[in-house]
Amino acid sequence: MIVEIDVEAPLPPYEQLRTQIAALIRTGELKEGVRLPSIRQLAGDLGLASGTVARAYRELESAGYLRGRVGHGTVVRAIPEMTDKERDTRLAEAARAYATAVRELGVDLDAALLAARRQLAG
Amino acid sequence: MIVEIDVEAPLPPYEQLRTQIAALIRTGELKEGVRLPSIRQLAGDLGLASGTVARAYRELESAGYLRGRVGHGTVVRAIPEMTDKERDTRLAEAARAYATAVRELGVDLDAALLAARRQLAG
DNA sequence: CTGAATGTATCAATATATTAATACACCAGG
DNA sequence: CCTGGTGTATTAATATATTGATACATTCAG
Repeated sequence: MIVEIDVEAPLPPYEQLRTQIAALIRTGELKEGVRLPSIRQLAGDLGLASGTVARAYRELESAGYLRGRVGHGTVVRAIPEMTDKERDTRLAEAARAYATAVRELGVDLDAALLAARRQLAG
Repeated sequence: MIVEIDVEAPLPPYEQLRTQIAALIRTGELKEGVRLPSIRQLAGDLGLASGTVARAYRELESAGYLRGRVGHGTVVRAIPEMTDKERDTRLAEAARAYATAVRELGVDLDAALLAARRQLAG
């Protein structure tokens, strides 16, 4: 599994890990049923404490991405379902944050949409 | 001046204050030359400590929105100039953050752009 | 049955962010 | 001159987030 942790980054390691694993599952690079490295294994590889990796796994399990069982290890589940309502809510939140940043920069609508399109495409 | 501080919000008070004042200046509700309430005055009104308001003012001064002088008070400056390069960089950053959130939600391009347009328009 | 490997849970330690308090230096007005 | 109001700077206190360490319970392999 390809994950990179940058301890200098503004995001804490457990959050970087969570995001990256979620992305790997979303994109299909990690398919349902695949077993992830054990907590201690991954912690050792990345130079993190077990608790840090455990936290990332735990949150991913709460979100439905993973399923961990004692003795078995941690396995990828199907990409979690999300109600339309929840997705809309979270999308609106993200869009609102983007809009706030755009306004503070004094960028006009078209430029803002173009920038978003570029990032979404790439 | 109309500002609202919600101590329950995830953003700390000094950041809420900074953002709101910046927005007021951006939108022209606070024009160049207008004198803001004194630090102690505003802190008293909002129920915050002087240091908290001072921090918001200080950061706004660094960004070029305000100009504070001892004895005079704090006054609105012109909307700060920003190089095209810097604006592009920060816009790209914001767009990238939005794109990351969108991908994690599994939303397609058109829906994401529509959501952004809605928030930017409103 | 035994042991090693697994995820889980809990707590202490640390770092960071944020706030609050205090003292300081400066300016305007009377 | 001097008093009250101003922003500035520094420091301590607090809260929060994050990590690290440890003990625990379960599972599988042999």
